[in-house]
Amino acid sequence: MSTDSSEFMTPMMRQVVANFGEMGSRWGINRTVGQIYALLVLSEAPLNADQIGEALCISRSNVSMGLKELGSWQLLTTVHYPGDRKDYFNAPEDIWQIARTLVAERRKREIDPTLSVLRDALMQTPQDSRDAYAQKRIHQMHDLMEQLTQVSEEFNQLSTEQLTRLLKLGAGLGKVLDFKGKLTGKS
Amino acid sequence: MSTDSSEFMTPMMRQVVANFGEMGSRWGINRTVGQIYALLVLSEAPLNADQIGEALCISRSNVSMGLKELGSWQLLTTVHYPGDRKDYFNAPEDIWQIARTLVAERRKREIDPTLSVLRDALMQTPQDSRDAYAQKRIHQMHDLMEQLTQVSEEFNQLSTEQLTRLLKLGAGLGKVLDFKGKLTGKS
DNA sequence: TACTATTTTCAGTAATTACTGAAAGTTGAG
DNA sequence: CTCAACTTTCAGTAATTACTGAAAATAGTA
Repeated sequence: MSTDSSEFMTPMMRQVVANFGEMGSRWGINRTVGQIYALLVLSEAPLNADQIGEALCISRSNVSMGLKELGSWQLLTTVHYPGDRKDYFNAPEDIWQIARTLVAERRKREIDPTLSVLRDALMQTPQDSRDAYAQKRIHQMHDLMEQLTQVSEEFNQLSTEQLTRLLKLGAGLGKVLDFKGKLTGKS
Repeated sequence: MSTDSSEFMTPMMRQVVANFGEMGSRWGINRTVGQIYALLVLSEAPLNADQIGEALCISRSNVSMGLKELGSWQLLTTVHYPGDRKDYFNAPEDIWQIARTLVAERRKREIDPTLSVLRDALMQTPQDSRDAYAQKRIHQMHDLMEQLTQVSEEFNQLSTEQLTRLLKLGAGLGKVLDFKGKLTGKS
């Protein structure tokens, strides 16, 4: 048993892992979970729970909870080695696939329920002028969220190759838009 | 002084405000700040800090901190009424402008610093094979984030009208992409 | 079947984050 | 300048969230 954790992380990895922990916590993901995932993304070989705990200096049970969370987000792959009963984890190779999964899960968990609350509010009969105005705003928010949702669905259906191409358009997006608007002649 | 807070919120508003508080906390924004902002979005008339506190049953100082936070995100407008020294707050009328501001601020605060950490790591000379692999992954993450950043910049430069048009394309995004790919003949 | 390696759960505790009231700060009017 | 109206700050406290170790559960092996 080694007392340091340099067996699994180089200084460079450490910096990036720390940053992703920080970043996660700003986006409502607990720090440890962010660090575990960064570690798995950066490690070529799959790691088992003990190795993750040692690398990040966290308890075995904390690792277990973190992995459970990441698993529920569909962000892990697991492998097994003959003669070793431990589970070994890593992140998918395709980084864009990871992004797609994240977008899809967050939508399912956070956007969809909110859309449902907004729709409920829109079904109600306004009781007074405050409700009337509120409904106007709720309608705007609902449309905004639904449209962004549709775009994210599109996004998630593009292949990684298509996506790369789309994003390379870069500064041309506005132009493509104008062009397409004229082309179809719609609205 | 009224003991209930129904002066500023109808039951319908209450539901939506509560939901945005919840939602905020899942995205790393404190519940109260989310609620304050939802209240301001749904209220036609600008509200002062006392009114906000009464509506949400929170202390005056908590309102002050929440407004400070929202102000730092550029999400508020303020007005004053003659003979009244209080500040009155509300949210911009254009809901898409609010979304643009949110995207721009989050990028500035959270994405850009991470990109900078990733770039630092890429500048370093890999110490061993783990570093070599880690750099490969860091490179992928860097490119992904930079490309998404560019798209968000594009997004933020479109007018609300253009944006609406773009999002109405809906299921046509993939097709526009293929078309444009052939049109320009590039890459 | 019993045995052991491994993972998960969970009650208690630690750490973090949010909130409050009191005090200090700011600003405009007279 | 002084006063009053209003806002902000901040130290202390409350509430929430994260983490741990021990115990329970699970699953492979013989």
